[in-house]
Amino acid sequence: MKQDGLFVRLSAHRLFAGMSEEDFSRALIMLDAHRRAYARGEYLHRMGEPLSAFGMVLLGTVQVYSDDPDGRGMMMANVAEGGSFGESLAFLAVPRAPVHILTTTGCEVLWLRTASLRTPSSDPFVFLLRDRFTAMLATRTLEMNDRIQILSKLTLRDKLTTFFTEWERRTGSRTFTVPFDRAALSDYLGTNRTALSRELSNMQNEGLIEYYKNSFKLLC
Amino acid sequence: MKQDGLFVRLSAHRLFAGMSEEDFSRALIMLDAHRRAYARGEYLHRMGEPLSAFGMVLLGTVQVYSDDPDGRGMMMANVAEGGSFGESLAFLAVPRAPVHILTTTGCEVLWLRTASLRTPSSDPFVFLLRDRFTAMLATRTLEMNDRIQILSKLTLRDKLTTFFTEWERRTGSRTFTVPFDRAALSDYLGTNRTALSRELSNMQNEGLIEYYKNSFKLLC
DNA sequence: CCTCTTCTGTTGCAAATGCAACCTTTTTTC
DNA sequence: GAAAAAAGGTTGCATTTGCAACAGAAGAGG
Repeated sequence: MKQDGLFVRLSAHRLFAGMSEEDFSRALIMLDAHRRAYARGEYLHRMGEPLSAFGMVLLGTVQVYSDDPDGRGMMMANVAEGGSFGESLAFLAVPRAPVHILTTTGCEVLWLRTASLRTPSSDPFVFLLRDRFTAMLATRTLEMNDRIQILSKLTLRDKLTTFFTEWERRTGSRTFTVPFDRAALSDYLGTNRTALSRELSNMQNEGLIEYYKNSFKLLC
Repeated sequence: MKQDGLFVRLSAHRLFAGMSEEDFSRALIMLDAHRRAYARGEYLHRMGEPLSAFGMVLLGTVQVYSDDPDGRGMMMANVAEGGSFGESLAFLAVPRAPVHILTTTGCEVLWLRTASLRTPSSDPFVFLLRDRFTAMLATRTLEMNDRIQILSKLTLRDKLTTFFTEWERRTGSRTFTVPFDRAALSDYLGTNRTALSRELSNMQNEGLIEYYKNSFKLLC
């Protein structure tokens, strides 16, 4: 596999942080990395099939969706550049993944297999990789806690303020651009697109925020 | 530490499944296990402090709560007998845990430290334990996905049917008892206690379910 | 057995919001 | 650059549901 620029782009990722370029290459080999480009709207994975590897987004944005029995789609995760998805399903080798995964933009994805992480080995490097992977999962559960906190709020206004506060904390700025369009954001918040538009309008009229497209500025 | 009965009670847990009693004892030593009893309503952990170990509930039920900035408590997890909590916070050694943990009944908890899981070692047994622990985390993220699905539903009726369907799947029966009282259940579903009571009544009147206390029977 | 506490259910009301219908703006495609 | 498609906004209306207040039932402790 060509590794052009991969080291530069991924050396900050928590899975590879602090590795030398040699170790990084070694990690990619161990994880049987392969790289693939996808068009906008293309499926990376279909529900009901096993996920043989987890993905790391090199370019673009992918979304993890779960279909309700009644067909209403539900976004489980929105993964931007540098993010990853499917770690748990791949690690556990779940035979029928309960989600489908698709792109919202043109994308490039690095697929990584977890098989070598589960094979006993006394190699300290394997140990390191496994430790990093476990830490990734632990971090993921903390992130999901954040989402659960938002979804647990009873009013849309509360959801939005929690969401904004989180992004302020995450970006360290009161102005930020989120990787969601309105429909995706309403999914993420567990609400309705038009209700979301309405509430954003209200908040702008009340002087709490300003926004243009997906860029928001907190005025509070 | 006394291990009376622990092997019998925990040998089915995914962390220890399939281990001989000797290996089990060895695991407890490696994880620096210690056992402690708590009274109903007692705090196992207070928000803002580091969690030096994760817990496994031997007896009773504990709840993980997160306080809103505005003080409204929010239940993040309800952990019944055989369940565990705090794995991510302990593994990552988060300096100030964002939750508090308390009992809802008299409880007995087995505390387990993750330090040995992070220390490089070529011991195959360490490898096994780490693998189990990682699988625990992966399973946890899948469970949280289920909760997120429930919380993402727009109506209380939808939340309840999803919740019931999940318990039907989990227990394999259309009659089951959940470890939540009404207040806890309303927290879990992200709604209001009285609204929950109302909707349960409605569903019973419509002949969809029957219930007595925390036991539910699906009639659909 | 009695008291006190906790849990659960009911109801009226006001506020929130899902939904449908429709329009405007932006983006994509050819 | 025109046409088509996608995204975003607005509004009215009906439904949902959060909230408060209260009452009955069950449980705990003496």
